Amino acid sequence: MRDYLTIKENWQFQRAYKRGKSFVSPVVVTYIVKNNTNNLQIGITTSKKIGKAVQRNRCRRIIRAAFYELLPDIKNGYDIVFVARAKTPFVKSTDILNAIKNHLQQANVLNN
RNA sequence: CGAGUAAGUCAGGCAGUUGCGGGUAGAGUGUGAAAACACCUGUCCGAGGAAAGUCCGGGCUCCAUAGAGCAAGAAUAACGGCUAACGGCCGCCGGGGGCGACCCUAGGGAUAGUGCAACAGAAAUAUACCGCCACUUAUGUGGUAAGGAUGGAAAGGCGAGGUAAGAGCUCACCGGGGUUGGGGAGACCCAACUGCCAUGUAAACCCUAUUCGGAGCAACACCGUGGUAAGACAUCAUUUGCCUGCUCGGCAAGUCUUUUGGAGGUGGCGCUGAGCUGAUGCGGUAACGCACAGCCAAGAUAGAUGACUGCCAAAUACAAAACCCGGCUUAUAGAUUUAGUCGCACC
RNA sequence: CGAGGUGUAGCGCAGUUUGGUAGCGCACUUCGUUCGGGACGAAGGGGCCGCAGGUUCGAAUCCUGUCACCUCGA
Repeated sequence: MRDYLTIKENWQFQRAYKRGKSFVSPVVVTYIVKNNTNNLQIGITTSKKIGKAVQRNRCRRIIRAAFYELLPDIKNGYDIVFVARAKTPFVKSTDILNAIKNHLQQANVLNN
């Protein structure tokens, strides 16, 4: 497993929302921004609109599971923020995987 | 067979691939003076009956307090028990509902005082509108609560006697208060006597009895960067940082101790604890208690259980620990166990 | 973890303290006015007072529980 960092501070999320490129699908929204370091930083957002704790935890897990599939191919030097939507807790991780893969290919952050 | 009542149990399982958090072992690898940290390999464990809402009660920690009491405020309210404690639980009494199994019940005090009772009604705690009776007669005076009418409520209810007409005025039954006796641990129940002192509301103020010091793990304890203040030593050199990846060179910065301060981190934190399990034994109607046997079983810090495949008829409910316990309340697909009740049919 | 507030007509709000009639503005319907519309005038409809129990003769109001939303503090 490759190393990556998690985004914890609010200003990092705000920078991704304001300056990053956004890619939208019915199950997930992706924001990508360069961070001027050699690290890969990941953040997952699940708001109260999604549901209660069980639904929010499930969103985080299936987004993380889909992200682990793509982790070896992602270039360094980016902040990536995934935002769950209302339909996210009811779909499978393979749907998330297809959506995220499509987003990252559009942003040109995959190696191949 | 149908309907209904009460008390419980489970909360998908198995197999495979891959992945996450923690403990532990290693003679393994790397960094390091060491302690230790990271990785790797093996092995063990890894969300709930409500973890939820945060409505009560405690443990624990700090603050206050010699010890205790008063006032204020809040909570509770038949009686007996259980419990560390409780506003919880069990039993039981009274009241209410159901044909029944059974269910519901904030259930102290209205002769301590104050307040309120719209509309209707003659009159609402007080009364004579109609009516009835007596006396007197344009008329009025007195007696009367049986009847009419209003209302949630009109000076116990109903029947008989009695009376001028009436009235617990008298009597039987029912209801209530008081006294005496009996039963019960008690709430209370039963019987006899006594002739009725008088609406409701205290989830209105209030009175009585009992209980409560305050705050909360972001508590609290420890380590501690930069900065601040004081003292000692030094003003060369060394060291550190920058230009600059290296050497030369240049530039900049004093160091240590104590105090204050509190970015961040560690503990608190899962550890033997009001612990968990028991088709075990004893006591108790029960809640529960005692004994015995076995077990140690999540502990994260943006927050760990996911993904994919196959089989089981179906996998589809509500919902995720965050210092820890005991309750309460609310949400909940489906499956299943036990014990009563009523109705119909048959023997 | 702690503290507080709000749910009333399609929308925005009174009324709750001190229990008996549910009201105001905009919007809606009809009529009048105008050549027509707007404005104006007149009349009218629309409410289980968030939900469920209880106290009371009687509850939007009092009490208990519960649901949803909002705000604040550490």
